[in-house]
Amino acid sequence: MIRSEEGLRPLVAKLKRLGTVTADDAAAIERLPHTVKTLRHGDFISKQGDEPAQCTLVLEGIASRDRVSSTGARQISGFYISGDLIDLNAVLVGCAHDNIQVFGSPTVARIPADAIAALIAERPAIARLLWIDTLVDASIAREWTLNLGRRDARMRLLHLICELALRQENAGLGSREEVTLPLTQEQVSDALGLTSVHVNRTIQSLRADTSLERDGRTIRIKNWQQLTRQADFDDAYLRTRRGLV
Amino acid sequence: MIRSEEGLRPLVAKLKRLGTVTADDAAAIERLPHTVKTLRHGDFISKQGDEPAQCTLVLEGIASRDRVSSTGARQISGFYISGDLIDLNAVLVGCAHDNIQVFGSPTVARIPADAIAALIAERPAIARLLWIDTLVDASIAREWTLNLGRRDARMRLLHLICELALRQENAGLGSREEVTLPLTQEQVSDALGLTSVHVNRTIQSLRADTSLERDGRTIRIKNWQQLTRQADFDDAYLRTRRGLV
DNA sequence: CGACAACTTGACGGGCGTCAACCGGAGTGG
DNA sequence: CCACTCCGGTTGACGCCCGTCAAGTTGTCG
Repeated sequence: MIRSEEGLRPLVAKLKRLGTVTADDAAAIERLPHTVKTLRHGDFISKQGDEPAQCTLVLEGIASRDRVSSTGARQISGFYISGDLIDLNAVLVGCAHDNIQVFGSPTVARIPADAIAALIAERPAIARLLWIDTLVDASIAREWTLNLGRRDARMRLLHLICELALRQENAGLGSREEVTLPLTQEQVSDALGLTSVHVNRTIQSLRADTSLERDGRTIRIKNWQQLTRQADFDDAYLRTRRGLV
Repeated sequence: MIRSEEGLRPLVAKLKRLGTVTADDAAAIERLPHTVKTLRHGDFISKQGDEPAQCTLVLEGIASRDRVSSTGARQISGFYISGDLIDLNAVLVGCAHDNIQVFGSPTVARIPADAIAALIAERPAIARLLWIDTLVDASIAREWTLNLGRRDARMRLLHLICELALRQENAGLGSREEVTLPLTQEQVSDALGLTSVHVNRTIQSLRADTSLERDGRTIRIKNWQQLTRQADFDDAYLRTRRGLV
């Protein structure tokens, strides 16, 4: 599943899922200056308050976005996988409000912010698709709000599994039937607004569940329909119908 | 505080807070076709699954964005006040994933989506500022995940008060020292991921609080510094430094 | 084989939910 | 001018989900 030789193609693939990308625009994206890098578990891509001069595109593996409360509790507010472009804030706002941390040993591409700024300025069609991408990202954050505010531990966990399974499939990383998450239970708990102790107990309670199987850190989903029903998962917030243009 | 004669000026004012708006661009915005309307408490601007043909700009009053879980529990994921443009999704994605409901009797302007699409296509500077606005909106949603996931009822409530007080002040609706919310305790509870019973008790526990006073639905903030400390409120997620251009 | 991180388990407590009753003010209609 | 209604706020009793604390256990990597 190593695909670092693909350059920035995962970004093109993602934008194609959001709308039409001309061959010319695709070439312009792939031509962006960038450096490919393999990070180590726990590395930070950027930290709250940074003013990063570059954006980061996840090529393989997983990254998370989090904030920390005054009491020191961490809340993860989203995960990023292959094709996801992080820190567009760097281009438009110039300041990061979250920590971006990676898990496992992902490979990423770093792209100078001004190169992206130039791309946006010259190619409105790409700008539009990147904008749509940020809208989807916001939609995910709102779904997490619902997850944290109104669902119990079991549903939160199942919902997260559904989201990541489907996003991985959409990103061309295999089928939704099998997900492997390089996340510790503590990181899962930070995403779900729970403690790691309670996540552990919730995971164990899923043994009796007939819609999925767990084998270490890979989850085999045996009954997608049943799982989404249990998780109150409706994929509408992830997909987007094609725009008007 | 009635200002419906101002047309779309609140939107111009907001974009000016995010960056530079030329007089020409400002005029183009104010020239957008629109109809001003006063809504009634509880009206829906749009509902989940709609494909609205127009965007809505809040001129005065307040609107909320929510989703509903399979168990029927509502979670509000954000509030919108004067100057906030809702349903940009209609322009870019074509589909709403949330309900937008109003409280009190706000006045809004409805703008045809294709007029906004044309504006975006012709005026990249405005597009850029609207894009930044959606990034701030996303940042707020992420702050809410931290609020729901990692703060207790008291802090959640104080944090919401801080956010709305500051946003009202930023929007030119008076000082942060005094906020009037046309929200019932049930609506507050839907925003905080709590029950209205518990919100009621939490509000009462604030009587002993020295940093604010309550008089019906208006809150007088006597000590902003102290309040923000108690609420773990850092306004960075609301403001944005000017972009690079 | 020692060190360290992640996972597991148990006991206990508290914050918040649930259920249910009651209060109080604003509107409405006779 | 007074009943009636209704919505929102208030209060109490009770219980559960989940947090906290603390002690293992497992696994992995040197």
